[in-house]
Amino acid sequence: MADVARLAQVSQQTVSRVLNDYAFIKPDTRERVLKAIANLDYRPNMAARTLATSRSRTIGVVASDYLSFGPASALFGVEQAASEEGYGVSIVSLRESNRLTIAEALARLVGQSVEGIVMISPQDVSAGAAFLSFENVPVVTLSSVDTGEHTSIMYDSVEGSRAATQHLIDLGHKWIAHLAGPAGFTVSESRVHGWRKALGAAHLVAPDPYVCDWTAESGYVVGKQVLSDPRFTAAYCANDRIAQGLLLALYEAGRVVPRDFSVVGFDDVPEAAYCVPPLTTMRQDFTKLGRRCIEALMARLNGEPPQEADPLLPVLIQRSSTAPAPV
Amino acid sequence: MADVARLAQVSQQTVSRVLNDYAFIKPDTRERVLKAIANLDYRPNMAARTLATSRSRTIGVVASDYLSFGPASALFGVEQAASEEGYGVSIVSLRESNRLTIAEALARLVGQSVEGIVMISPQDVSAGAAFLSFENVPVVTLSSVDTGEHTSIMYDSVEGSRAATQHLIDLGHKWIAHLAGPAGFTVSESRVHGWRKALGAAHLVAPDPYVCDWTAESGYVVGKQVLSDPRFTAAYCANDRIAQGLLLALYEAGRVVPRDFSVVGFDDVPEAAYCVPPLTTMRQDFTKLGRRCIEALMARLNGEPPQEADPLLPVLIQRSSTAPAPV
DNA sequence: GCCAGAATTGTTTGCGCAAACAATCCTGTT
DNA sequence: AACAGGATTGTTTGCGCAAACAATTCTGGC
Repeated sequence: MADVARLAQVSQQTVSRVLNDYAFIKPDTRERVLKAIANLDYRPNMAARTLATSRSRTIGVVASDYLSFGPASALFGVEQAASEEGYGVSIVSLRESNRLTIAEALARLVGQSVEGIVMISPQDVSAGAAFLSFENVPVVTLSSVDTGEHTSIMYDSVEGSRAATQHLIDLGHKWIAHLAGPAGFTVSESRVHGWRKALGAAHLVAPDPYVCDWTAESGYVVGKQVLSDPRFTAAYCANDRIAQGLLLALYEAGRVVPRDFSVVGFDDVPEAAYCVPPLTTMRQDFTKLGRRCIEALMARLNGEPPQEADPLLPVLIQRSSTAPAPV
Repeated sequence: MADVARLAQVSQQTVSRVLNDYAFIKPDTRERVLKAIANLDYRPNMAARTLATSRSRTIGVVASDYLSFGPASALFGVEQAASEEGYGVSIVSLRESNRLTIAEALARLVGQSVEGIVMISPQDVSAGAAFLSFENVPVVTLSSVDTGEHTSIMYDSVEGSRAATQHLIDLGHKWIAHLAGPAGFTVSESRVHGWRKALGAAHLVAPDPYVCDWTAESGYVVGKQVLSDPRFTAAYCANDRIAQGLLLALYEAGRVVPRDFSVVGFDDVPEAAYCVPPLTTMRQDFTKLGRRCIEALMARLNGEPPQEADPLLPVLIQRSSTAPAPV
């Protein structure tokens, strides 16, 4: 920077001002400085800037152990939005999620003096650990747990779930199984809740949900149990991967979808449209979700208090895995 | 840090030494310092450390526009390995990949004074742009382009592709289509090459490959064209998502897999095992790939010259989408 | 032509840390 | 008992930048 100043025949501080878009610089001077910068291929040193301003212009992301489509897309959205705001993104991933690992991850990010943190780790424990929220670093989570301590960005799982189930009810299904997400995720509970809500409103019986773990494998294994109960003519799955596993179980059992059995998923991952048969599902835009996280974080960085964002609504995408109930 | 020093009754430099595991510290002193650190909940300021040492202990990652399973897993592996080496990870994503956006992304990372860069963007143009390799920051790429300027980590696509095709040949298939990846990816070419190689060795005709774009959609659309040629009894797809699209096209055409038609994919994404029917494919471990990137980067940071790593070999995973050719 | 106030540039200082050098304190040895 | 050489700690300095304050130059209005 000193070299640039010398070449442009100004003080080092003026160079700094040009770099920071200070308003009162003579156009002539600015140009000289810019030319000098270009000539010397000068690049400002972020570390020094951070040290001097105590603003790192970096936000941290905690990613869960498995970067599936949703989290990965959210990460993408976070990075895009952050970079538009002039922020860099530092990422820490979790092998497993418990209070200790999460606290450690947060500590590492705070150690890098990030200005804010986004947790793309949907486990409840993440939201809990976010309480640890160090040193006034605001935390935004994708989890649906509302603690008041940090902002939470999410889709409305209860309503999405209700709508998915209602779609099956509208098709005349009376016995609708739910292949649920695992314990430890509020979103699992929300989806169970929405399913029960729709069933209750239609005066249908809500059997015990079948608990899966978000994977296609669990959807397949648990799906076989579901199919052993002949009363079910439809199932609503907590995500598309579970649904895909169920589709395979149905195929192997010789049950034709949607003639004999209807399936609804959740998320609308890119593969959903190319399942056999293409999957009816509730679409969520994870990239937008990631962007919202940054919006919320920016608001917090501007001193606004944590506030509830209106949840987004998943959209029903009808494909050919659902049809009227067999008579 | 000064506060810690005062509380522990030592100089600030001694605190610094404790923090940096300097060898000659009296155990007693070290303990006093550590206690003071704990009491004050002191956290070192990375920016200051970076400024003083001109080592950021950060590596940068350039991620391509779509974080599908492979890149996401690789990112995960990179982060894990980097954190084990005591490095943080900064990420920049690309909306689209061309020389300009890539140069920009690299510049942003260099601006954050990362010590090394991993490009998880498989386009050829990435490898090309890596030439821009600023200021002695070593670059490692996942692309298979070998430039000598930077290290490239990859699976052996040619051999994997050959093995996949050979599997179909062994099953007695004579007309084997290839649903290829798009132009601009060396890996696309490698897979075409391996497919041709196997076909040539078996004295079979290699028709023109059908070009897709890695998506299930393209596999579906292009798949219909493939199926319009009745000679084909099998297809080798450049990735699992293309294969999944093809499976849907086969289903809709009433062709039963694997009785009428065999399909092989590439990657072994988690969904592959739960396609209808489960997909035979070539498994790659992307997480390991990511780890290798960091290994290579660490070697470079230790002053070793860029060197060719021996490529990893994808493993054939046989499932039920392949069977002997119909007679 | 003179002045208030704005525009423009310069000077000094400190952010938090580790490198370089210096000083002191040990230990076993002769 | 005096000393070499290692062990242990302290002091000074600068990394590259922006904040705070100071100085100078310009502008329009009278």
